[in-house]
Amino acid sequence: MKLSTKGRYGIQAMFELALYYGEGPISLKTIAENEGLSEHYLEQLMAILRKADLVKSVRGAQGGYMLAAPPDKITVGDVIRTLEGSLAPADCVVEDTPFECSRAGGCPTKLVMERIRDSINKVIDSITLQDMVEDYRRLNQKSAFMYYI
Amino acid sequence: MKLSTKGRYGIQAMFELALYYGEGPISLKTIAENEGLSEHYLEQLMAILRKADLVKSVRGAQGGYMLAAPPDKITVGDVIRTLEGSLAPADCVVEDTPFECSRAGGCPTKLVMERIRDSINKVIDSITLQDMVEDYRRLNQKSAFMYYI
DNA sequence: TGAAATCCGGGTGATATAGTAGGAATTCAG
DNA sequence: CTGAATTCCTACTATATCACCCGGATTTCA
Repeated sequence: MKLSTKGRYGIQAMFELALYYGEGPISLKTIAENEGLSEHYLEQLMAILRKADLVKSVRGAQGGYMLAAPPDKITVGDVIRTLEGSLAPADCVVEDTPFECSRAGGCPTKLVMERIRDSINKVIDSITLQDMVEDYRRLNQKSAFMYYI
Repeated sequence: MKLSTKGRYGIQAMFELALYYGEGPISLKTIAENEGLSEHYLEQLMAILRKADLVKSVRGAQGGYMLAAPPDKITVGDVIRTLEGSLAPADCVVEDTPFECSRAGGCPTKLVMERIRDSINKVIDSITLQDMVEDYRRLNQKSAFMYYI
């Protein structure tokens, strides 16, 4: 039940873009260095996010990527689902195109899977990139304060 | 973020054992036929569940498996975690032995992962095998009723 | 005594993951 | 106007995991 690196790196990259929202395009080089990720691999993830209209790109020197909407309008769920597809724990409870098993009707395991799926969706849809930025500033503020003691 | 078949088949098998709890050992052949699973593969899963003291086995003819505790004392979480390990969506938030990344302290992505992990655990720890049996009987009763209309 | 089971270790083909490689196209700065 | 920076695009690949299967040893009941 691990998230693949697609989802995780995607969140990290989108968080970076949220941190610098409104300050022009940010290059993949910057993101990759800040988050310690492979630049080439990030490229592929950004292509997916761009096609899903979650980021905009600017080509050429001094180019880069920026969020396609304000950080409080993009949720972690938008990002993860774009990169990983449905977070349903089993094929029979994928939201739009479930793969029905033979006993789909009266299957108690399916009920379990639905409850897991729903709880994951509820969490990731409730967290925006803005929330992450605020968490980050709060965490950093706290550790800065610690140095004064 | 799919559950592997280990977790899913494990739940299905444990549900079967719960359904016949108190009626003596159930053979893998029966379980495999009822749930449409590979008998040989189930064998490996049951070995893991047996070592974790979730099931007891009886060898020889008329042997099989039975729950090691009443269905209301075994949760879906017990089964899934035994077969799949932690359900943490990233290594940095595995409960007992997290793999700390460099920025572990002030990482906003880690907070997201923790919230996903906790919501999954909350759901699976709240569902017992007994709950599944009751769901199953309710669902079956309903469809039997439907035929009368 | 033989059939029905569990137990056990190893093997295996297919698929997904997490990248790397190499270059084309675009755009800004000087 | 040239070169550096950067996105864009396609293809390739090593590794690991999954989801089993195989073959046989052992145990136990009828």
